[in-house]
Amino acid sequence: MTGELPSTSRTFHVADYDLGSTLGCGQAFRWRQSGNDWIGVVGGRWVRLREGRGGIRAETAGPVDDWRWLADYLQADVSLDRVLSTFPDDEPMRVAVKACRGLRLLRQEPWECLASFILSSTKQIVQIQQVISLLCERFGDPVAVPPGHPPAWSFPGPARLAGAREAQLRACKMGFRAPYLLEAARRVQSGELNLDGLHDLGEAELRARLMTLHGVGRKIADCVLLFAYGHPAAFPVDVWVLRALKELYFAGRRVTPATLQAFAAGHFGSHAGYAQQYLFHYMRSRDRMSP
DNA sequence: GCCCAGGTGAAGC
DNA sequence: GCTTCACATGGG
Repeated sequence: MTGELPSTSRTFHVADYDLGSTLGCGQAFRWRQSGNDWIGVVGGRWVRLREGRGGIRAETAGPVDDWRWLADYLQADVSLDRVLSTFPDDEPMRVAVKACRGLRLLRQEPWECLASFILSSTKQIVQIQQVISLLCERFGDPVAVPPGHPPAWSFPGPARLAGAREAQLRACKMGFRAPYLLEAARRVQSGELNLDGLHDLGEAELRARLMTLHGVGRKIADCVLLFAYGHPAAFPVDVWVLRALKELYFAGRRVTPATLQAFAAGHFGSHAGYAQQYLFHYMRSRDRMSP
């Protein structure tokens, strides 16, 4: 890897990688589509992605000599076939996989992921995107963009947000979530909750640590476990997944959240989180197609 | 106007 | 224990 010439573009040779469903499925909130391109900010860098023959072509605004940060974010080394082979062999999963084959899970930076999902509760994905866009514009740092492109900002770190006033955060239209985000930023900034030091914790212990934050319950914690820390069995249950499980596996019966979590833990295998994301995306896309 | 959105915490039985 | 409700804000 060392010794390569710095470049502003790189192709990641991946198969079965659908950028649209991966970047638009509601696991990350900072990507916007422009024709065949997807433009976002990863690790403080402006990035443009496009599907091409042989893989995904990435461009940055300035030269890069080590692309591991982006390969890691995209999880370019993951074999989708291997993941899909762990799914249960049942009709709902076959249908869900068929609906969005090529959907991948990203590996996001923990603070951005945690903060984003604190802002996600009872909001639609488009609104979460709007709030986060405002937050970055007002509190993030400008990042370099290629000539002629609209400005872009980094995701504000905990130190920056810890110094904000609650009213300034509310002005980003996050409503009652503002004090939750502020408290999280302060506890991370103070070192009381060191997000970088949690990678070695087991699933249950990490979940418990995250849930000590106000505004972070089981669902949001599971999103962070899955999307930032790479715990493959974390299984976030939101309204869509609740609907999916009830309809597809419980014949519409009433079930408690605990029952669903227990079922999910036993039924969906070692990559239950991946299965969850396929169910989530399938339910949402199906809903959009039929009025 | 009404209901819902990648929920959570607190109050009420 | 479990059920109900408030919480901001915007879209359908």
